[in-house]
Amino acid sequence: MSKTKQTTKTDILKRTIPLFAQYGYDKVSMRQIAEAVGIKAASLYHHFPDKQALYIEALSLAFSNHADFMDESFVLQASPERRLRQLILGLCTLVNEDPDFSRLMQREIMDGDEKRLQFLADHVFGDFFRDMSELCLSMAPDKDPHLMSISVLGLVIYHFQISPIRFFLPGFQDSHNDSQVVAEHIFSLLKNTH
Amino acid sequence: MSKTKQTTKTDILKRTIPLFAQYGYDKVSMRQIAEAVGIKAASLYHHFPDKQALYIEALSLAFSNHADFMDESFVLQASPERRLRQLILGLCTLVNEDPDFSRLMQREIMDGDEKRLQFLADHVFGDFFRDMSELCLSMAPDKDPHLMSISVLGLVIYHFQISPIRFFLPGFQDSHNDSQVVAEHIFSLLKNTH
DNA sequence: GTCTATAAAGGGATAGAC
DNA sequence: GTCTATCCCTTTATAGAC
Repeated sequence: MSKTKQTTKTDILKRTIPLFAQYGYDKVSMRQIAEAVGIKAASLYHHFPDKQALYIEALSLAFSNHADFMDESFVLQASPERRLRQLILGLCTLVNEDPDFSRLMQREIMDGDEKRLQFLADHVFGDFFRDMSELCLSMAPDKDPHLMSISVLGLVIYHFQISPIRFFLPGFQDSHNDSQVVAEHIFSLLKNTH
Repeated sequence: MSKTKQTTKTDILKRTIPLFAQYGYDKVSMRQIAEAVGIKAASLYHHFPDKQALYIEALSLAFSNHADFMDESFVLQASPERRLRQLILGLCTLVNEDPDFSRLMQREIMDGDEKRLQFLADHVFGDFFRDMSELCLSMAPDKDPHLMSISVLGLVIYHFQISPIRFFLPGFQDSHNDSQVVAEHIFSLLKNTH
């Protein structure tokens, strides 16, 4: 059994996801990726035809990691109110504890081309968003479920998205970074909606 | 009176803002900026010491364009509810009609260093955010005004931020891109908060 | 599967003429 | 204030040995 380092595609992708998430596609060089993996840049081309392909696969892996959460957020049988509460907490936790995922998503929405966005909408978020819209409809039948779903996402995602500057804004407290505190705030803001 | 083209710093900055906003700092080259302005790249260095400085000044100009809105959003004397309604509509209109400003802001929050973020928080948004927090406090005295302000911003900004993918999500309608429709939705969502 | 070496292109920036 | 010409560096990507 040889001890030669046999890097797999997945090894590379796992090391690469945080780099793309933190710095963005352009600021990450093939050399930098290679260094993080522990090989030379040229060797990357044995696994991927080019940088774009590497990026796309990293993206797919980062997103597939969370398919479970999205599928399972709606299985539990409970009142709409309890389900919404649970969903918000789950979202807060996800977004708060996996910044890589959130940042990749944000970068894609900003800079992704139409084809990739359509793919994301159809195959990554489609079902999740549909379930969410149904939940919103049962919570607030007089409101546009699409707009409501966006609002819920916005309340959660934007809060953590602007964490870097939130710290400097008047009234900041440490507890504002806590998933549970934020989730409770957002839920209390939505539950009175009629 | 000579007809020689005498490009001013401001001319350059105005042409540059949309480029940085759309593509981001790295994807915009000095040659590309020069072409947009109508001069050669070397000439840019007569006006700015380097690319960073050009970017910072473009940023400042893009943000100063909206200082007025932020200062004036709270002058009118009316009930808190009417003031909130007006603020939300103003924000929606601003974010919807000047995508450059929103995108630059978003990019800064993602990739800006601590020093620049502190500057933004102190000198661009500080007073605005403080006024907003007071308004939130008078609307919902039992809620954390900092969290409430972030929530209002998130409801507005996130909605337009994800416009590129919103189009592909179930339930999308053209009216969801209309400032007034969105503002009304957000206000109706907040006005019942106790 | 990984390496060294290198090609080819594009980037930021400077020098000096006009 | 703008130009041409050029330097120097980094980047992506390929070729071919091991």
